[in-house]
Amino acid sequence: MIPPLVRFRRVRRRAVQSHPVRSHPVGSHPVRSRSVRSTHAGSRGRNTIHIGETDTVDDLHMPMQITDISLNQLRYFVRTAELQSMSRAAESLFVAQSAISTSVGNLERSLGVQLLVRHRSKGTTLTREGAEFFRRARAILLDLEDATDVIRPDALRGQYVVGCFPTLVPFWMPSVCDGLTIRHPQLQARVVEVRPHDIDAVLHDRELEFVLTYDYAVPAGVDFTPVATAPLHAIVAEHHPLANADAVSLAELSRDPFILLDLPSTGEYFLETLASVGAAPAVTHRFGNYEAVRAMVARGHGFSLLNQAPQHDLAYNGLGVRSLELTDDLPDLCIGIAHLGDRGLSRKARAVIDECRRYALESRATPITRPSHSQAAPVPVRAA
Amino acid sequence: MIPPLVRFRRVRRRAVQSHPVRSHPVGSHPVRSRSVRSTHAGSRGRNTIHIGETDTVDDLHMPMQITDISLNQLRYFVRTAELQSMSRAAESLFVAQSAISTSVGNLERSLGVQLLVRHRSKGTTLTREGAEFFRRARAILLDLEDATDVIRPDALRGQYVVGCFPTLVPFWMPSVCDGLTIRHPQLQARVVEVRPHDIDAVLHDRELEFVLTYDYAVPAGVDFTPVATAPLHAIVAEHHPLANADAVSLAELSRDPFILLDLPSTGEYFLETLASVGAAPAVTHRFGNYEAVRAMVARGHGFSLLNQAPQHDLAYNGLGVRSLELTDDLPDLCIGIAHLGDRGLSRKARAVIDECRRYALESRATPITRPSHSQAAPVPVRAA
DNA sequence: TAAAAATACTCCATAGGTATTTTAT
DNA sequence: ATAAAATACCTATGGAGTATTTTTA
Repeated sequence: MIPPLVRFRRVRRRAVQSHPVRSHPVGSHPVRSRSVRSTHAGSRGRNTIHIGETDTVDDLHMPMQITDISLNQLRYFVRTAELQSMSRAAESLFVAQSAISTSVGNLERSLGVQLLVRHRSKGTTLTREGAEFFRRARAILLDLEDATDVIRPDALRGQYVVGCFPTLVPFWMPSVCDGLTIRHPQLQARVVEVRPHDIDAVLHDRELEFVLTYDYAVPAGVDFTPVATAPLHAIVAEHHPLANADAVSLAELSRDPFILLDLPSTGEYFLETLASVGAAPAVTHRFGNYEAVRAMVARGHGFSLLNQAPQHDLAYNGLGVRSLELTDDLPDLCIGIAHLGDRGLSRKARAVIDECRRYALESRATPITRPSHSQAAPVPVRAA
Repeated sequence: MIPPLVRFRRVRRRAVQSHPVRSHPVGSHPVRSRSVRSTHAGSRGRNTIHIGETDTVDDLHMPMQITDISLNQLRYFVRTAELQSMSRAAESLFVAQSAISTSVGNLERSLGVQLLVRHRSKGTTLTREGAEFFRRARAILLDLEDATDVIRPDALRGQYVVGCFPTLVPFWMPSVCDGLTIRHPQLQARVVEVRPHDIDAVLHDRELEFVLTYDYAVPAGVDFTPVATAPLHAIVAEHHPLANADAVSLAELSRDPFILLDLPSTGEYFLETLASVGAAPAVTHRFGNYEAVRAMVARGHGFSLLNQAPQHDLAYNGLGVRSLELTDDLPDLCIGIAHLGDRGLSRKARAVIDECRRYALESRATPITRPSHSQAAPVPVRAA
């Protein structure tokens, strides 16, 4: 363990009487020090090597760097970068546009680096340095928010953006958001659909902390924590000869045409599954839309394979479908949390994931029981 | 990719005319909003589920949380926690004690959590929540500092604390600090000795980012990036019969008594090395001090084994010693950087490590040539 | 009693407001 | 011509100062 602290001692400089004249170039802002104790400014008390237990290092300048940056500057800059416009950032933050302009300007002056390129009437874009600083500043603001969340005993507040595989959204997210509303009434959750192709990017850019997704969509290098398995099942029209069978085989079904739910990587999965048991039905229709598939099946045009099912059997056209278990021995799809392991998840993230687990328990999905993701954090249920 | 942004819209509340009266309890600070645009406060626009590409979510409260915390509050709190005293923190930061007191008090009020326990005349200690917040707040401040370091093109400034294995300090650190002074005149480096036992703690508490150390001292779960190998060699008095031999075997030497440099885990290493070649010299003296060993050897009391050597052959007593290569086939000791892999190293850390590499090149140590640490991270070796 | 934290109150630096000007598209 | 950013100027908040009080070892 290191002695209590660094205890650097700064060489004080008399506060430059700040006339409205801005006499100093970037980097030599008058230091906010008022009292003066020692005046000798040892001309080179540079890298003091300090060994052992004594803990006082004298004659070191500038105890804490960059005292002239504020959290608001970071917020304003981050929002401007996100919206690519100071005016929109101002609107979104409910401050005057001039506040953003001067604030970001001051930030750039403090840093000595241009962060934004101003295209006068076409918003702003980030410079190279700006993009780097943007990522870090956003991370800092989020870290701060999580720091407060974690030590506060009560319910969560603020906003949170949840990433979710598109087809899972209508099944999982209403329940998840509902649970959040009950347990954290002050928390505003927003769900964005994340396609498999984008998972890697949104996680690495730290746009999202995690994405609820199927395991097969998890890119290499991304951690995956399973939450539930989604049993693959077939649907047929309610008047289909097999409609009242409890379970069928893919081989039997495959005499009929196949209506494919054709979404990125989902489509391939269904076809591969059929191929794996030697079934080769005629693929007569392909839809990127779940309800389109159900309606087509309900009209009696064939069967389909799905791994999410609503709690009723009606297609949009009012016709009925039947879900059938499969007798084939197929690996279930796994649904879970794709996330980067290097940084811990925020308390908000853990709260959302807890809701996902809760949904897994109450839904048809088969929950994967594991030590709760929010280990010691007891979920304080504060009834609204 | 997610649409430009969240664009939450806050329900504005008229700024409470803040008379000096503190009329509001914790948590309902008057919001710093002046202009009012929309007034209806949708009584429950709770968890808005938002799917797809459109990007405007209305009626969400509180666009960015905790607007009422400042970086200075974090700085003051962190320094107070480190020094366990508001007064000392005030002194160290060159502000009035009252500034610290009110600032920390406001921070606690904003958080609604007590961070510090005031023992009136005996400083402060952290509460449980305070300790958690302290770690995070310190990390945030360091992250911010690194964010500015990284985008600034110029030399580094500020302070940096370097952790180093005790016996390496006098060999490596003067050169490292000297190099830093040349390349980063504004950077104040401070070296602390870190004993093997403490490496794990200082890294995990994020007191230090890395420690320059021997590989054998690296605890499990800590990454290690080699920088140099330190060839084990023997020393004898300048009048020793073997003094002019170019190289000797441990067996030959072991007829003489052995003066052991006996430091935590270093001592065992020397003894194990002797045992590994079947040499069993009489251990007549043990010192925890490098120069004491040399002086004893210079007086002709026996030989010793070391793996760091100064550029001259004089012991403190003015007598000479001779370094001898060993003919035995022994594994060299590896010196390198112990660090946690989950978070990237700061620019300051990388600068210091570059200096370590530079020292390895110019010293007797055998540098391990790898792509510079400041670029693509070399593959860290995970200690067994 | 001494040392540290809290409090009272004063002051000014500055963030943020409004209004206006500048400048690319 | 328009939309966005910069600038000018003003106001008021709040952070930090000094001085004093409170409190516990």
